[in-house]
Amino acid sequence: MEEFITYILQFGDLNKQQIALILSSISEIEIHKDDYLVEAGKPFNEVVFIKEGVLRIYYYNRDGEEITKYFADENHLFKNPYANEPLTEYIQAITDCKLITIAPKDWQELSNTIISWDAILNKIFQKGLVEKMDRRSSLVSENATTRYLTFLEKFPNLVNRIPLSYIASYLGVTQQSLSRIRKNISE
Amino acid sequence: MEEFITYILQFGDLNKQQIALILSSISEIEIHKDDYLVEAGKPFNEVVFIKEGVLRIYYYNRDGEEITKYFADENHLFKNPYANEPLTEYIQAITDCKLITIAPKDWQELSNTIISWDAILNKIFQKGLVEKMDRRSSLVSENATTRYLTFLEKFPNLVNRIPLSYIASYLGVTQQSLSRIRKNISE
DNA sequence: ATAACTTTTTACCAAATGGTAAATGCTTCT
DNA sequence: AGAAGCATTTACCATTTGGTAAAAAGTTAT
Repeated sequence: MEEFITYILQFGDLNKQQIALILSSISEIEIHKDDYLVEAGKPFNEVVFIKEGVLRIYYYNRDGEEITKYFADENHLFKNPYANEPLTEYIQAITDCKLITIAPKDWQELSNTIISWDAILNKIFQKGLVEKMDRRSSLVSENATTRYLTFLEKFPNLVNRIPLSYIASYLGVTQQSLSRIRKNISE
Repeated sequence: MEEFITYILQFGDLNKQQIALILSSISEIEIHKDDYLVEAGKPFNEVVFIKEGVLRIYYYNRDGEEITKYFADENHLFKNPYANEPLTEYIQAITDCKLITIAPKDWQELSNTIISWDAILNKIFQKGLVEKMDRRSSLVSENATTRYLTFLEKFPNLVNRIPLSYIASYLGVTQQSLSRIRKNISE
């Protein structure tokens, strides 16, 4: 069965008819490493599920530095948090990705047809947000070494798949500091 | 009109009958500076609206340090992000507070009776989460001085109402550093 | 294989932040 | 007013992190 359905079923029940409707409403796209799923300033109203690959969400701060806000890997569902407003961040594939997308009008139809749709999906989005919040939050109060170790725990299969500069930008340290930290740890 | 209703009406429409039902479902409580609304390990299934005052949400990290995760002031609605699980954080009043609470069974009734209730309230919770995430997130990539200045912008009327130690713990710096920063800024 | 290019590491020094401890300032209670 | 208790500031030094630049390692194209 489609991974997306398996994922949703973790959060609520659906009957066969409902599942069929969902499957007929989704489309699958592939994007390549370094391509953008969306760029800041553009509308983004699809809902996206990551079947395979890793995306990063980043923005530029006042000094023009890239700030990686979070990584999203397999089995994550996300959408524009400010619905109907243009995105303020860049969403980039950092590995080749297979994504499932649901267009706004299909989403609307699912919402109208499947009684529990909104309840289930809201649960998923809220859980995702709380998790992102907690991960990001814990970075504030830790030193750089601890942050890197935590990153390795939370994203165990990312460190060898993506450039270190992205990790440094996620952790809020310079690439040089991260390199030094990696050296210290390996000793 | 009750502040709570005014707040909700920003996010969706309600008729007089619905408003009356809501008003009959809420209760108001007062808690004093330094008292706890909830402590870690206890259940917390009420939904709470802050009518007056400031709460802080904090936890202890591995080293036993208090980490203030965020401040919640007037006109904020919040609930346990992990519904039905015991809270992992402490919620403390840092000024005298007037709070509105809705008990789980009343919430359920509102949800069953008012068609748009879940949609409106989910919108509010998601917006709140995204905002907290963004605030917390921006702390990671900034130096301590910038973080403090941002704090002053985001919470303009907090700095004189609460102990600096809480602010330091929110910003992820020691109290001594914060004191030094405040001195530099004032010069 | 070589050259060109990008990523990562290293080095050096400056700046920022932390840790310990003491001094000062501010409240509260009697 | 004075004492006790807490909050905040200051000082000193150690440690961590940043900034600039160069070297080394890894990748890609020809």
